[in-house]
Amino acid sequence: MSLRDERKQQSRQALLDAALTLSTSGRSFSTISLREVAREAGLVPTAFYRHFQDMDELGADLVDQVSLSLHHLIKSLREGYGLKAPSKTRMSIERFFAAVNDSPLHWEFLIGERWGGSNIVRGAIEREIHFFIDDLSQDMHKLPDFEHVKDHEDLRIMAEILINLAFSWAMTWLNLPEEQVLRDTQQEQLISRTTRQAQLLFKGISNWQSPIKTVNPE
Amino acid sequence: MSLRDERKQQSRQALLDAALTLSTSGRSFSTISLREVAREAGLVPTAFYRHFQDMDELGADLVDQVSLSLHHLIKSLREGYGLKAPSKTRMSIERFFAAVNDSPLHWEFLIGERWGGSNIVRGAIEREIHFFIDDLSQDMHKLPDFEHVKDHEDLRIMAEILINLAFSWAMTWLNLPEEQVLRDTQQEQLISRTTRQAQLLFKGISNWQSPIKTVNPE
DNA sequence: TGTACATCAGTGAACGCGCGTTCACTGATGTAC
DNA sequence: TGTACATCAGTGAACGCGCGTTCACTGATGTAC
Repeated sequence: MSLRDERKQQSRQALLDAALTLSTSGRSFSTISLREVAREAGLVPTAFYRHFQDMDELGADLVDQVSLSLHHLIKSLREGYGLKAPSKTRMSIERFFAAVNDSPLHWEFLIGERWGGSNIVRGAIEREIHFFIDDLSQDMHKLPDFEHVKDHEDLRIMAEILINLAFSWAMTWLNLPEEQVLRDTQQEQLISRTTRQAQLLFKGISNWQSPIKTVNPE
Repeated sequence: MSLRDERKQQSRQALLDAALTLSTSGRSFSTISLREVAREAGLVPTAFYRHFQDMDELGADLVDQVSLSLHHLIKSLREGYGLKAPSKTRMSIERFFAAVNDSPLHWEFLIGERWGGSNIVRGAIEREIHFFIDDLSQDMHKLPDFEHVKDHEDLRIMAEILINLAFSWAMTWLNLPEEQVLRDTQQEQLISRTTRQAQLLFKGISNWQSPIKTVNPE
């Protein structure tokens, strides 16, 4: 890559970073302005157009970048499945919160904009969540813990439940107090609570019998 | 109430209605302007200040109004508990979607602004959700189906799971296609799916044993 | 390697626009006598 | 009941501001010879 291309790439990234920062500092993506983003990135407003046609295009690209955190999480969870651990559920939950800690702004963005004001961003996030559910339910299909579940569709439902819950957990996690000691104890409590919620779900599915599909739903 | 007071009340309501409509038409509360709201309500911008100090104050009042739908739902569910029905879970789910149908904008607003851009609105919604969880978990405590659950805290966790799921269900419900026949079949499918998700949860809690609380969580 | 030209990321002035907010006002409604 | 005054929801002009977008430009980097 030429020197010019490299610098262009840097500016582009600065714009994306600026948009992410501004979107997650108590505001939302659809309330920030093109000029604010450029200013935060250290550029003149007109330079914005060298990289994106408008804020919608930047938003779509931002979702792509931020979604990498979802893929990293899937990867981390996969590495965990193979390990021996006293509680696999708890370990997966810990890996989840570690992912949230790694890139808190990414999670805040995904959760906050999932039902947010920009149609483009909302659609892009919903698509990524769909992929995540696919991946997760396929992983579960391979795990011995779930091999008694015959209907693949049941695992999808389970994965859907899990990701919806996970988003609430992440938001609670991110809103924990700053102060060290308080934070540590509340983090531990939250991990316990969420582990319990997940175990409750798994207990459910382990006793689950797929209902016979009737021809006439009435 | 005097004639003047009545008319003032009408204008005030027109402003609240306008804000709700604008907030749920593909945009969000924090992206709509005071002038837009006044215009939509058929008032001059400056008249806004006769009713609210600023958009934040209107937002807080709007959350109060919209939250009535949550209270109505709790009431409707309570009436259902007593009835004889082939599937109580399915009936509760049906009552839930009926509530969403009754005031779709209210639900769209609550869900969209729960993690939205306005701090004031976000806080007010989180408070209402808290009340809802309290009510729901207390109701569950009284139901025979859950009397074997000893730890009240487990019911709270359950109620938390349920409301988070319910919000996703409502959003899916609201995004179903407009076309009548397609809509009818997909509504039926969604009711079946969500009933199944809920039953899966209840199976879980019916097999649930509260973990012994260790002194040292390590 | 050196030169002459092309490319193009970033600049800065300018535009028209909708915004939130102020202010002095109007005129219908309410109140005191 | 009628009159004189007070209240106050709604009006309309005006303000300064940040916005998105256009345009002609600059000057560093890239390319062809």
